[in-house]
Amino acid sequence: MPTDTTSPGAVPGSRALAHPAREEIRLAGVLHALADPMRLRVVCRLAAAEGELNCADIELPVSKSTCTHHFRVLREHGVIEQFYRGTAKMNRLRTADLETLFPGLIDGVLRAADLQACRLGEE
Amino acid sequence: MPTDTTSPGAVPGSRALAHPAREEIRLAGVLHALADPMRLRVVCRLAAAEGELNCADIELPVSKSTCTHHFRVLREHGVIEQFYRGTAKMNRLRTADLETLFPGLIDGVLRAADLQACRLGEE
DNA sequence: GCCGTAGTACGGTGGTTATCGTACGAGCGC
DNA sequence: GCGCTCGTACGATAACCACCGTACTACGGC
Repeated sequence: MPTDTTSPGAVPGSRALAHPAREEIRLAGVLHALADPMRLRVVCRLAAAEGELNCADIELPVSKSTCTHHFRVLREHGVIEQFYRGTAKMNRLRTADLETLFPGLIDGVLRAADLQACRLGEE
Repeated sequence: MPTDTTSPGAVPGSRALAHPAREEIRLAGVLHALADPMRLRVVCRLAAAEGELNCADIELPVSKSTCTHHFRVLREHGVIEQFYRGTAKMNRLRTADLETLFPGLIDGVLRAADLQACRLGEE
C-alpha cells in the first residue's frame, strides 16, 4: 500500500523513498507526527523556508541518527516529502496534500506554535 | 504548579481533580492528547454536544479502566475539564482556554476529523 | 582510486503508553 | 443499611518511542 514516487527534483538514479499516498494519510498520524517538540520545530522551519531544505540545514539538538528518525516519522505520516539530491536529502512540506485533506489544519498548528513561542520568551 | 479548581457546576464536597492552568498548557501536549483515535472521538463528541457530557455517554470500544485513562490524558493536557456530579463525572471541552492560546486550532482539528470521517465511509 | 561529507541501518536502553482484569470507593435510591 | 451504578486504583503486559553510538553506504570532488 505505500506508494513511492521518485519525486520531481530528485536526481534520477537516486534511491527512492516510500511515501504514503494522499488518501492514506490519517489525521491521528499527522497529529502524532506533530506532537513532538523536535518535529514541530522541523515543520516550522520548513514552513518558514517555503521550499525544500536540506536535512542538515535544520539543526536539532540531537544526534544524527535521532534526526534521521524524526524525519522518517514525518515522512511516513505524510507530513513531509523527501528525496535525495546528490548526497543531500531534501525535505519539503506536503502542503498541497495536507491542505486538501485537512484545510487550515497546518496553518492553525503553525500559528499556534508561533504564538506559543512568543509567549514563552521565544525559542 | 498544577492548579486545581473545584469547577463551577461541581457539587460541593466532591473530590477535586487537578487541571493544568491555562498558561501551563503546551501545544505539543495538546497535539499528543489529540493524536489518538479514541481521544479524538471523545473530543468530537464533546464538541458536537456543545456542553458537558457524562463519561458513560461517550461509548468507546475499550474497557472502563482504559476509558478512565484516556479521559485523564485529555484532562492533564488541558483539553478537557472534568468534575464530579453525584456518581457521574462530567466532561467539557476547555474551549475558551484553547481558543485563547491557540486560536482556530481546535476548530481546524474538528473540521479535519469530520472531513476524514466522511471520506472513510463515515465511522 | 581515495577521501570527505551526508545520511542510513542496526542494536540497545530506558521511559512511556494502551490495554486489560480485578478489587475498591462514592453517591443515589429503596 | 443494601445494592446498584459509575468510576478509580493498582498491577501486569506488550508495544512503542526517543535517544544514543557505531559501523556502514552513496555521492561528489580531487
